[in-house]
Amino acid sequence: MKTLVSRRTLDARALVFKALSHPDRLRMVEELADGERCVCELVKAVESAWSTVSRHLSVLKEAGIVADQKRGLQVFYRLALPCVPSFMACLDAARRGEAVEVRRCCG
Amino acid sequence: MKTLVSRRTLDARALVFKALSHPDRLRMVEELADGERCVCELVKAVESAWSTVSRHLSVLKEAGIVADQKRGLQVFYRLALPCVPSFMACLDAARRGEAVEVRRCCG
DNA sequence: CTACTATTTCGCGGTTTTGCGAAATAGTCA
DNA sequence: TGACTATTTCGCAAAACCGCGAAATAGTAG
Repeated sequence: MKTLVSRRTLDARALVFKALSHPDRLRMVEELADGERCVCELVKAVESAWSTVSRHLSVLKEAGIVADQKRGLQVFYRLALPCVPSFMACLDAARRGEAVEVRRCCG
Repeated sequence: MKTLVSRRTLDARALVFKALSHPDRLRMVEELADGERCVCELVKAVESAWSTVSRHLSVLKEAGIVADQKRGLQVFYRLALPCVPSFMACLDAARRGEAVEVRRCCG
């Protein structure tokens, strides 16, 4: 007998996926996968207005994908969910038609 | 020197995440993780109108997350992207505060 | 062909994102 | 304190998404 996951859990998962469902936010995540970045660097990376980038970051933070830390005048963001980049590697592999069927993720 | 991923790749990834960003679609994915289902069974699972469920399924299919096969009168859907359930296990673990930092996903 | 079943497509209001500039906030430095 | 920098919040208009019922499509059985 299998037990279904709660509605609350589904909502929590959906929040993460929604946060990742924007190309510019994914670009930021890619940057952060390489290490900590201040907002100014992310603005350069996505070539969008400060207010827009800041909003994107708040969405990612709300979902628990990134965490921030203020140091001096700047705010630094870092990735808080390390399985995200490896999942994207799975997606890319699938898109390239690789045999993802036999591949295992998240041990 | 690190190379950035193309805009096309980001868009493709975002499409997958967007498809997964709805609780009812996640419920369907959960059902399908247990095995093939016809649309009628998924309608029961999410308790929504046929047209709504059908639309959800087309979104998932468009993103490459599920595949469909018609047999007789019914259409059967199955999961086409097996790393999805294991990624969600990672998300749940992170939400429960487990030490996801040290955990490896997608080898 | 007709009746029936399973599913998809269409079109419509209502809600939610998005991107931006303007204004607000906070930290630093003189 | 006042000037300056980095970042967030606010309010708006455009776009995208959501759920539904009605209509369309396809397959089956008689």
